[in-house]
Amino acid sequence: MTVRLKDIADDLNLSKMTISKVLRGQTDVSPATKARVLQRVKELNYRPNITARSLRTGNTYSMGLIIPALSDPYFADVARSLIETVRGQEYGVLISSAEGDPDTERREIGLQLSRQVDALIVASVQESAEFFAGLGQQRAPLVLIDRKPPSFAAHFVGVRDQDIGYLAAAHLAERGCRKIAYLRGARTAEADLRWSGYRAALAECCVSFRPELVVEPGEMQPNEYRRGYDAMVRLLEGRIKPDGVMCYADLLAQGVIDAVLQRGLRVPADVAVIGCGDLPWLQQLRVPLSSMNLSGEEVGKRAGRLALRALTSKESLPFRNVLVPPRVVVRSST
Amino acid sequence: MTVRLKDIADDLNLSKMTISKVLRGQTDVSPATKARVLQRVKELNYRPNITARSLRTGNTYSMGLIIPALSDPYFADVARSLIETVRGQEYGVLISSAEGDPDTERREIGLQLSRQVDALIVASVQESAEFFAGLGQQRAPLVLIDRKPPSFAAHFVGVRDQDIGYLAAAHLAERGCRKIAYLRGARTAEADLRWSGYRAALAECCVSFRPELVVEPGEMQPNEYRRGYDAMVRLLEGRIKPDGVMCYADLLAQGVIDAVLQRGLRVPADVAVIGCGDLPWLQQLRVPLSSMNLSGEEVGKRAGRLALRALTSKESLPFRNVLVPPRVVVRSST
DNA sequence: TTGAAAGCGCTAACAT
DNA sequence: ATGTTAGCGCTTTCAA
Repeated sequence: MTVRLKDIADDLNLSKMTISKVLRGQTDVSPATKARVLQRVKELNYRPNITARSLRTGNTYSMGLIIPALSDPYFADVARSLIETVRGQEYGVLISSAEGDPDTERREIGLQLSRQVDALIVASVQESAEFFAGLGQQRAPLVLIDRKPPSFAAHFVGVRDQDIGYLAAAHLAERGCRKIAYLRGARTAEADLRWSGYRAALAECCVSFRPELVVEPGEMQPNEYRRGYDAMVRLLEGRIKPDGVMCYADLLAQGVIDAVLQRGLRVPADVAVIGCGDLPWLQQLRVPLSSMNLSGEEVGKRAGRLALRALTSKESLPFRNVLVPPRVVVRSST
Repeated sequence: MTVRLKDIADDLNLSKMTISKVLRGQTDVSPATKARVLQRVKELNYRPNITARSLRTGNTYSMGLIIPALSDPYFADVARSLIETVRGQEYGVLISSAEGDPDTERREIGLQLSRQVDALIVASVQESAEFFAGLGQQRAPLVLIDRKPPSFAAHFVGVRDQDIGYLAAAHLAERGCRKIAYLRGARTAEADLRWSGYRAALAECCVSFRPELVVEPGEMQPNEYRRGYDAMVRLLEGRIKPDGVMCYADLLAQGVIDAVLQRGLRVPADVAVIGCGDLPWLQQLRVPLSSMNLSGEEVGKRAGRLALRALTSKESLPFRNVLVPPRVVVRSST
């Protein structure tokens, strides 16, 4: 049924070794036999059994990627770019999703290791670093992306959170905004970094910080659009009306835009709005939305390179900590 | 470094075989040794080398899923549900994306086969059936999903396209709409089926068909939101004003809604709007959008079951053709 | 109840 | 330039 090296060998009255050599591009084979072999390989549509090869060689030429959610476009970017990056070195990528659940994540990682992936790239949803401490000892090098337990030492590739807040605020300031509101996200370490970037940009651009223009994440509003809309309505009723708004997420920003337009004001002439996440499908609506792109592509590329390096360097590579800058994507809303 | 069966065996003064038996739940092992083994296995955090196992047993307990695009939320649904479905039988899923390119798809399928997946589930972007004719002869059973070359015989799971048009139109008619417009998609076989469903529903609900309420896909407007907006503006300027609009895609629908609201009309009171695709992020905007959900979850589940059956049935299963119904998701826009 | 031998398909190391 | 041997980690088969 399935064609094996031996079948081709028997077929051509050669040994398995010769076929194997040809397929791996060894030079100690006569051009004539080489041609014969290649032809027959093609005719029979032979596919090497990677499983068997890796049992022998010890590496599968595959990496495992574990992401928090399959439907998150950001990680789709990361995955695409990772795949493309390592393909050049003949590596394949096994994608698993933790679906937001730490236990699922652990199980998927276990499965990947059972399948002998040569390296692991993980955007983890674990709360604790314990689990990874165990992983650090595994055969496969580990590259964390997007998030990392603070005190844990490992390779890491992520986005420079502070720059998100900084660049967005600076962009608005550059556009002439002087009263820049900020719709905050949940109280996480990352969110705090963005926030401090916002503060830094204001200071640097000589825009005064006004606490009444900062909106904390409401507790009980699960609908982000609505939250953005309501927040903006309140801001526009306030004493100081913003002329620029930065939002922790694109959906918030859409709500903000609609609130502004509904009041008869213009975007960006009266109020400029910038979102974060650069979600597809949300960018080409009423007012095409400027947004902070979190450089998933770059993260995937750097993670791939890092994994490749860890794989090829004999010595264990000292832990690298790569922070890529986010990008301001300017559209009509600013 | 990596723990093997032999390590545990030596450790406990047993043979590899005994360890292997315990791990596979064979009964011919004394409870005492079994306990000892399990304990040591846990302590050493042993993970069986699936690669080696499958070399011996001939199956890897993995399926390959090839989708057209990683960032398509529909296929994310399919993947999630497929993974969950086959997990119960201890199968894992390798996900690859063709990124819309037939050549990439072929290469990814080749890689998956090289990695010895036991079954292939493919949402193909191939134009011709030729390629699959070759695949049909492979060891791994093939299940096509979402799309299938018409004349090609294979297992297939997809959505009943005609019902998309039918259910959407019927839903609008039920809501009292009598002038139901249709914004068509590209001229594909699937689109034609949806269209014929629309026609059938109109006939059945005694709503007269009006050609001037049908908008063909414009050639040169790549922005779907804009296309929906413009189309609706034109419809509202026409002789017959629609009181219901069904759209080939959710983004079109968002454009339609904004056009309606801008004219001072209400959604759904004056014009009801329904989209198609049920894209996340696009559902909770100004007017939460009713949409046709294409049952990716169900498709994934059925494809998984079909693959499992093909894998377990000794005889080759006669080709099944499974068409799942789409679902109307009613929100505020209708 | 336990274990020895053989072999899955491939390749590293070493003959010829 | 071609082939032989051995073995990767596991499981099937059969013997003790």
